[in-house]
Amino acid sequence: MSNDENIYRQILKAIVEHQLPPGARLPEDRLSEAFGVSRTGIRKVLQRLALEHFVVIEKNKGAQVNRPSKTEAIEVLDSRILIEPQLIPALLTHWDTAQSERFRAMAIEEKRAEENNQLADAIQLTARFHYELATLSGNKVLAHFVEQLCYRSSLILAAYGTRGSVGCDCGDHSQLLDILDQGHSDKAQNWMSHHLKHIKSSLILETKPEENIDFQKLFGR
Amino acid sequence: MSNDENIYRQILKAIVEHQLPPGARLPEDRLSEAFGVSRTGIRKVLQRLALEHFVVIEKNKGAQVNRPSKTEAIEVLDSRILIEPQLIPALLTHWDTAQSERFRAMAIEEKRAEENNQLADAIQLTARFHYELATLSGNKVLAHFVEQLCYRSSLILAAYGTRGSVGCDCGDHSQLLDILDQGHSDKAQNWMSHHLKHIKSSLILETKPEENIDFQKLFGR
DNA sequence: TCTCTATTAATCGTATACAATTTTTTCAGT
DNA sequence: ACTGAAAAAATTGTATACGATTAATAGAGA
Repeated sequence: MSNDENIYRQILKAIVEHQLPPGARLPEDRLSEAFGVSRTGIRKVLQRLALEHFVVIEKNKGAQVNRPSKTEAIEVLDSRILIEPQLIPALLTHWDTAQSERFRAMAIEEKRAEENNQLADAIQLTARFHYELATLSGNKVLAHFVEQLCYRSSLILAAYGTRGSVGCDCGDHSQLLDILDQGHSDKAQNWMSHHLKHIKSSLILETKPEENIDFQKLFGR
Repeated sequence: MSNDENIYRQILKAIVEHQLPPGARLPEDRLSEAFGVSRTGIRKVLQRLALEHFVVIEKNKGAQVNRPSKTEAIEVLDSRILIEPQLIPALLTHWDTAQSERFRAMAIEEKRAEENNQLADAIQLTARFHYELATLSGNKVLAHFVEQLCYRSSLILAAYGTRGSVGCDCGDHSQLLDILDQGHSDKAQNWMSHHLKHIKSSLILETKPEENIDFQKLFGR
């Protein structure tokens, strides 16, 4: 793996897992020292992260971890609702026991993280479950897009999520795997659609006007 | 508009319109001289174009215009088939006479370019028609993705397109506008789906094994 | 003590420098 | 002529330099 890619993944991981929370500044000097490369290399990955909406770069102010807006949150979730269920039919053509077992293992790991209240881990694993499913559809272009949406969702969940965002009344991911094992395409699509809509509706997105003041920005950090 | 953005758009335009054909090299020195900025700035936009799949950067070899593979072509078109028809319902909620007239004008311009055999212009305008429709859906995240898919389609059409790729047996874009004016959501979705599938099937994507040698690469340029 | 302003420090944007690599050219040998 | 190796030129990767902008600090005045 190239050095750039390595740095990119480490920073992205830190962002998605909230070691770097939304709003955190990412000074180039600090990063370049930490990773032992010049600012040139750091700037390259920061610009990439910015294009992918994980950080925001303001002219002369540098990069900071993106604090997704409510409309961004809605649009990302709506995108997933539109795309992911539709990937199920293609996914099923590649479904076999080996895949099933692979995803079972992931679902178990997820559940464990959830029960141990390791929220960051649970969110990460959920994201991974979804985009690995997307990858299995065979369309790399769409899978890549879904992957980014899932990572962005991690940021969104951390900002607007509630307890209910992770645990879902439709059960956990292993339930989807049961349906996939049975080969019920329509049922799986419905499950996925319902699951994502549930996550979306569990977000805290409504605020009264007077609550709209961004105290975080005024006093925070 | 920032200077970077300006340079980005000019190069992208040149690529999509095939002033810079697939495979063309993009030496940083030449570009930096042409745009009157240092290589630093040029590298920034080349890296962006690479992330968006318009150019390919090979280590120590620099950037060249992407020559989309057949599987890439299929995946991009399949992505559009999956997404664009689904945007119609949301699109219709923003549809009014002003929008209708705007798109009518675009369709007419398109038709004219087509009739005058200005293929590059026609392809460009087709892309724009599609992604402006996507924008009207209101979901900026999806619209941006569709925009990139449309531009990538321009590259794909230029590489694998036939005469039939532009002219379509389902008539031209103005026909879709008629359906939208009538507010027939399902009908519009079907039209869009059929339209994109037609474009996909018009591409020349099958080659016999012995034709698979890349003569372009062996002797071309 | 608080606020406002001036100074200092931190940070960024862009150009440039130079080594490493690739590409092109040259030219001897067949 | 054609091939292949050596030399020259072109090109890229990365670090560094420095002016410009922003953020942090300190200190005077209310």
